[in-house]
Amino acid sequence: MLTYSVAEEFLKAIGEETRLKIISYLTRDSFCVCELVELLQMSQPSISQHLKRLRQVEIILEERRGKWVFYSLNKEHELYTFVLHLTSMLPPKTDKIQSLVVDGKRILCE
Amino acid sequence: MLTYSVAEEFLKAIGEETRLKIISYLTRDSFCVCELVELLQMSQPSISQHLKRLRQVEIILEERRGKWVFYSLNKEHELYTFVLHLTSMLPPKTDKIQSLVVDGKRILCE
DNA sequence: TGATTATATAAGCACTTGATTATATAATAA
DNA sequence: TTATTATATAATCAAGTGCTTATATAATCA
Repeated sequence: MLTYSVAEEFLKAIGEETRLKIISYLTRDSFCVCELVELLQMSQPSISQHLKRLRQVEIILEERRGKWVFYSLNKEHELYTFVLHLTSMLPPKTDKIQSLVVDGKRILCE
Repeated sequence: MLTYSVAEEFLKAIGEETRLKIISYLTRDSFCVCELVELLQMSQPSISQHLKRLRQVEIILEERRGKWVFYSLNKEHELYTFVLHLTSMLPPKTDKIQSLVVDGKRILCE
C-alpha cells in the first residue's frame, strides 16, 4: 500500500515532459545516457539530472558497462504497471529509436 | 491519445498530497468545499486553490447547490480509470467521512 | 602515464508552487 | 435592504524546479 506522500513524490518524479519521454523510450529498450541525449536533443547534464530524479523513486535502474551507464525500467516497481498504463496512452517513441539503429548509432558517443 | 505535454500537466495537477487526498475523498462521494476543509483540516483558500488546479485539468466537476459548491470526479475524463487505479493503491478515506456523518455534519458550514 | 570519452554533480538563475492574509463575489437569511 | 455564510481570487513569500555553465569523477585508449 502506497502512502499519499510517496504517491506525491512518484507523480512529481514522472510528471515532467522530458522524464515522461525517457520513460517511454525505456519501455522499448534500455539506453545509455549519450543515446538519450541524442534521442531527446537535450544537454547531457540536463538528461543526467532527469535520470537522477527517476532513480530516486526507483522507477529506473542503472547498470554500468564499460564507459557507458545504461538505464532501464524497474519492472519490480510497485507502480510499474501503472507507468505502462500511462505510456500506452502516449505517442510511441519507436520512430526515433529506429533512426538511431538505421544510422548505426545505437551507441554513438566517442 | 494524450500528448506528453498534456500528461505532464495532468500529473502535476494530481501529484500533490492534498490534491490526492481530495481525489480520494471524491472517489467515495461528492463534497462541498466546507466539508473538504473539515476533512483535510486546511484553510478554505488553500482548498479552493487546490480545487481550481484539479478543475483546470477537468478531472473534477463543480455544481452549485444554493450556498454550496459541490465537487465530484469527472467519470468521463480520459484518465478517470487511471486515477481510480492509483487511488485504489492509497489508504481509503472512509473513516473520516464516516466521522462527519456520525457527527451529523455532512454539511457543517453555517 | 596522460589524453579522451562518458557521466555526475555543483552553482546560478528565472520560473513555478503552495501556504498565508486580505479581500471580492455569490447566495441566503433577517 | 443589510448581515451572514460559502466560496473564489489576489498579493506576498519561502521553497522547489529545470535549465545552463563549469567542474569533478570514472573508465578507456594511446
